Amino acid sequence: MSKRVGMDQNTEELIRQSARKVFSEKGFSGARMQDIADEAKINRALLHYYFRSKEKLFELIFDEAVTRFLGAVQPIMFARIPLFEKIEKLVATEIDLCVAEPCNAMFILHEMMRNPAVLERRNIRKLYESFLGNLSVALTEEYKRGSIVKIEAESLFLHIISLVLFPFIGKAYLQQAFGLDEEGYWRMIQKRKKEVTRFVINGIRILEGRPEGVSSDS
Amino acid sequence: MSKRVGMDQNTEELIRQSARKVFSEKGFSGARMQDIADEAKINRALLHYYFRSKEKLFELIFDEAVTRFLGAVQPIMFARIPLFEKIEKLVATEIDLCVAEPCNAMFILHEMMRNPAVLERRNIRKLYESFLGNLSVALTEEYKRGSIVKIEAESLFLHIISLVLFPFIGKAYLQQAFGLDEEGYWRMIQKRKKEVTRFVINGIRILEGRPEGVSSDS
DNA sequence: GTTTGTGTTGACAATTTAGTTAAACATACT
DNA sequence: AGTATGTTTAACTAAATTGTCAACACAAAC
Repeated sequence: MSKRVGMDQNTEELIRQSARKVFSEKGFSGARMQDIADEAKINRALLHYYFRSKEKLFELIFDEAVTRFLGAVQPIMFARIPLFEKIEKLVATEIDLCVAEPCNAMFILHEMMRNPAVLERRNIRKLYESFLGNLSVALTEEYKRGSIVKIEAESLFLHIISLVLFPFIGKAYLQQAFGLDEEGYWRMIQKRKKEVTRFVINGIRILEGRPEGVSSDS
Repeated sequence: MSKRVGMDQNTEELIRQSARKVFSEKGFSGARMQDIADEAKINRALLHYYFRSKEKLFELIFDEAVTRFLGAVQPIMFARIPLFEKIEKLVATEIDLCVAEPCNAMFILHEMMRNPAVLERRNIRKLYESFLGNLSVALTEEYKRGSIVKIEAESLFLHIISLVLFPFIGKAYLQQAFGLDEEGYWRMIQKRKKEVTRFVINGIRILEGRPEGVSSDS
């Protein structure tokens, strides 16, 4: 029929992978079509044969990146499991995701800063409304049981993704500031799975029958 | 003598400001010399008259950005004040800094990811050694008094800058995910000064005479 | 008033880059 | 063998972008 013609396996996927690497490392403006072609070890003309233009290819890669990110988070945010377990899973899963593709977080956020409209067609808002509504229910539940302080779902979620994503976004900076080589950096990241989980839970939990730790008026 | 010749006031500073804005918003690759010239309402040739090339101008702006950032943090990290007060001041100061120049954090980190060598000549490592050594002393002190859990200076510092900087780096994403307009976003940021401070302190503090909240083996 | 030095400008050159096209070749399927 | 699709090579266009240069403007010095 149509597919399965070229000599080796799927070229389209090969290009996708190369584009993913180059775009996420250099950003849209910094990436050259030639870089992507080199990475895939093909020529530039073939890029345009498969994906009409740089913009089209970029949008595809960007969309994929967002999808993979949300796809990993979604099942956890919707799972009906205890709050602390949910936090732990969220932290571990997001860290694993970033370990697999270290530049993805920076890529998504930098491109969104460049042009916020790049994500507008996806109604991410609706999705996050579910995420946060869901989380909010769990939080009020735990609050009423007296096991955690009063905290908004938005705040907690933002705390978590800040703690998880920032070390990847600031990788180069942290390596120099903390004097870490590649191995030391990745060891720190792995350590952070437990560390962040503990830190977050400690930050919101109330120990047995005690009123919340710090005065909580705003 | 040499200065004070042109009709209106200092052009060099005007260019600096324009370059700062354009570079920090679009990054090195995304910024065009024409954009900077437009922003300053001058001719492109004049840019090259004052600053030889795009690279030279960029390095200057980048260095300025890092300097301003570290310059604000330094006095707090070296101040001999109680730990919790230091944390509060650090959070508030960094947030104020980011409010004044919202794209700076993203700018610095993105450019460092693009080319880590951009910061190598500055020995930022030495500075952070002082920062962290200093903080470490304060932490062991408080730990021995039984008021906080055992935590490494690197971990705490990373927690704090993650919580503070990420919301600025992820501004565009957060606005869409949380459904915030400009005003709502900035209100959230202001709220975070107290919120992050409380969250961090809560995350490391031990309430009167109690063993640490969560099992702390790694 | 002329000269001089610096700030400023417009036009120009050189390079880079995205994207196109045409021709040739390769390989799988019929 | 013949056809359709994938792939390479090469040249090319058009636009964008950095950097340079000679001329101009104008205030201060002579």
